[in-house]
Amino acid sequence: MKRGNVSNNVIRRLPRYLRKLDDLASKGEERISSDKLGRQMGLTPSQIRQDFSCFGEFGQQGYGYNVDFLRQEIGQILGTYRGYSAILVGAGNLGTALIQNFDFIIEGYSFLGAFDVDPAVIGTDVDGFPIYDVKDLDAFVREKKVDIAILTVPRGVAQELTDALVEAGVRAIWNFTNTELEVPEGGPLVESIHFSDSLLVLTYHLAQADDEKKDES
Amino acid sequence: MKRGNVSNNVIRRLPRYLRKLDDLASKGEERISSDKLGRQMGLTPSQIRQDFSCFGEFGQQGYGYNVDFLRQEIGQILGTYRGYSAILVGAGNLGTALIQNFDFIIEGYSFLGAFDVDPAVIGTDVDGFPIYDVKDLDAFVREKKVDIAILTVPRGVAQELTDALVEAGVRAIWNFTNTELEVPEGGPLVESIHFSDSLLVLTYHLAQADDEKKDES
DNA sequence: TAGATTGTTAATCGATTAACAATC
DNA sequence: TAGATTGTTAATCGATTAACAATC
Repeated sequence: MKRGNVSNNVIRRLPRYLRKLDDLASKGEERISSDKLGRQMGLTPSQIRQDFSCFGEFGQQGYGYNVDFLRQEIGQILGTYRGYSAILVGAGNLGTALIQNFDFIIEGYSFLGAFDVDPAVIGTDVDGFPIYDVKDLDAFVREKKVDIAILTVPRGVAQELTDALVEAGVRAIWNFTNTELEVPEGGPLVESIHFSDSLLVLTYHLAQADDEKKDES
Repeated sequence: MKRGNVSNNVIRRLPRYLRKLDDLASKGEERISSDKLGRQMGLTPSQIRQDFSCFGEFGQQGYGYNVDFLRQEIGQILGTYRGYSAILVGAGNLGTALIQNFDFIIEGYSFLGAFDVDPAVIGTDVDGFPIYDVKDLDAFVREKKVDIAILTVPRGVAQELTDALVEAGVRAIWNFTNTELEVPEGGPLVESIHFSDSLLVLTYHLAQADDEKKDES
């Protein structure tokens, strides 16, 4: 697969394409042109063709793109179905919600279990996945060569747990702690979901709308 | 406050600035230059000064920026402390986790309660916030003029509830359903948190690293 | 075949970076 | 005052859009 140095903007659009294609497939659509896809997604046909061309040639002149084929290709690019292994660190409300909402098996990941400090939950399970003692985290990550750690601990201990995960050699951290984690050069990849950032962007637009209205009057 | 047409990129950086400034303030830092701030955040000093200059003049030559002042200004811009009202629709695991993790009062929002269909939870409360019957959603939103609806329902009913919220006149939807919601022209603002998009970006980078390693051998 | 639509090259637009006069 | 650092204008860089030959 071609994969020249692709810009971040392109990478962040790929999952959207995948979701849209899933949607089209579920509606029984067989083919789609960049023009139609663009109109449905609010992108220009040019941009769509440029984006895809970073990775190969998936279409056919005069026809467009085969939905199923394109879907598989983008799935490939994004690395779904590679069976990356994941654990969850911090089995609180949010962690539990994530386990229950994500069907990690269907999504093509191999979910190995959760870790926590609370003796009350250690030894129990969530949706059939075991909750281990965080004391065993280091040994577990090393032994199983865990790819992804989902970090859902309180902010106060986020960096501490990050350091432990770095030390144990995890490859990626999916960060829900609403803090900026520090990892050393060459350390794991970090992808963060900052809930509050998202809410503030929303509020920004509300505030702007209110200010504009006020200016008029 | 100046607020010329500001690019999306700038808007999405504002919450990061706010978080960083909170951090600096909590460490007792009094002043910061665009140069230092840039090094700490991985941005160029130029970009930082350009970003701020979209909204006004917050610094002082030869000194830099006063941390507390800048923090307040950016908070203003983002509309914190305007007391926007919010409700939660779908009091399942994720919804409950959000209520418990976000301190909506401290964050400057006025959180009014949650709505659900499940008779087992209707009438109970989460962290002291009431859970109402979703049947009363429309009347409640109209009467209280709710600003923000946090949507944490299963995907299957996401659009249906969105339609109801649009009808009731909500101003913004904070969408956790992992689907693309359709709202009419002039309808509410939608800001989505797509968990799976974020995870796929992570996986993309893992897959790329693996492919590169394979190419070498 | 004729029409549709791709992949790609060139043109445009916007965002980031650099430079510098103003000034604290 | 001299040094530091801003806010802003100009230059550069990259991303998006337009155009079009290739071809299914």
